[in-house]
Amino acid sequence: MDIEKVVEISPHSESFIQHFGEMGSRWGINRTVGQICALLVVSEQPLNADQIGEALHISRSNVSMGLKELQSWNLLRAVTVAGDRKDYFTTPDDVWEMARTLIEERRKREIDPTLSMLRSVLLQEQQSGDDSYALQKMSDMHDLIELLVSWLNEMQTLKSQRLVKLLKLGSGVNKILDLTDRVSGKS
Amino acid sequence: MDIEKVVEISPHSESFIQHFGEMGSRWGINRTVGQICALLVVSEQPLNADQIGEALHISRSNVSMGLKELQSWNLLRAVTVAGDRKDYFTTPDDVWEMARTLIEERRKREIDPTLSMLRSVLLQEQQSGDDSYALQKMSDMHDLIELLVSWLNEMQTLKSQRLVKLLKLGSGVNKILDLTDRVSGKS
DNA sequence: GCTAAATTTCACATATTACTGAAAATTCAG
DNA sequence: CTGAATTTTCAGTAATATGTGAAATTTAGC
Repeated sequence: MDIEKVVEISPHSESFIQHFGEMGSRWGINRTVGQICALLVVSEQPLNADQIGEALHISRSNVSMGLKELQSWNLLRAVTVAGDRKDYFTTPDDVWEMARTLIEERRKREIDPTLSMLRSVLLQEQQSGDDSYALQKMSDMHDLIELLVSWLNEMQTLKSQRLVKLLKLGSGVNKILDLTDRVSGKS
Repeated sequence: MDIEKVVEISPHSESFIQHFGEMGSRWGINRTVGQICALLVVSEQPLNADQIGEALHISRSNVSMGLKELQSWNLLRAVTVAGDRKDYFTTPDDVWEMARTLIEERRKREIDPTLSMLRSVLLQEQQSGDDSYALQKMSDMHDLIELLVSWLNEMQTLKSQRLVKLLKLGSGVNKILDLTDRVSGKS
């Protein structure tokens, strides 16, 4: 299989890929990684590294590094094609699965370390009472983050369909909360 | 008032500030901005720009730019001190208020632009049917993001206490969902 | 209005991050 | 095994982002 199939990108897909590149920095990934990811999302067929590089006009080595990065985000599926030694890649079909993975990975990178730091600071005996204000703030923040994280984890266990239903309910849940309040006699 | 009160930073606060600096890049802000924010959070008294610069060993101009950036995140409260022309700054007392603001601002910067892009791409007449796969993916993604955003917005309207209660309920909400399913006769 | 304190701006310097090509390492059919 | 195809690594370079001091601008008491 010497002749490489050239990847065609429609104008719509082009906008999509371009946008992911530009947003990359805001999302904590770089332009190239964002573009590779976007390309794989909108490509029906899995692509090999050469095709990706050609489509995005980036070097082969850059593709390699980008794929490695995406792999670390658990966003890649590798596919082997019969009679071809090259590796082919794609992203999960289900956008909800991707969103789930993305949220989990961002939690690991952006929230968990802070939670650890707060735990370790708060765990130390606070012999000096002179920074009690600061410690109180850290304690508040710790509780907030812990609550958010445990909630996120619980949501992660739900099936996509379930999650969608819950999200669609939105603040409708609030009414149910009203109900439980009234039953249990709280404010 | 010529004599500036030197800002004392406890070892605990030091760790906290340092951590926010290091995490800054992952959070889409830079080191300095992260440190300034952390410093203001753990400082009981509002601080002026000179005090901030001295405490963090950064130049006065860098403080100015950092404060401007924090302002754009709606995370600053300016305080005027009687008999002092300098501006004093602090962050909101309530960590929940800060979290709310942070989530809203990140949504504006990281999600809204993508939603707009997807809308505009999907809105264009799709004369060529050859990229129907890509368009379907973009449509899926659009619906997902729209659902997430509208849910986030609804959550933003809840009072902190309410929100905490809901988060604590966690997947307990799921049971309520079960109930509504059974009543309406769905799966 | 004038002036001195305070703040902001900005051109330049520094530091960090991203990209490339060449070389090394790995993989696999025969 | 061998060696060609494929992938990865990495040192050097290019591009971006961050930080600084000096100058310009704004502010507020007089």
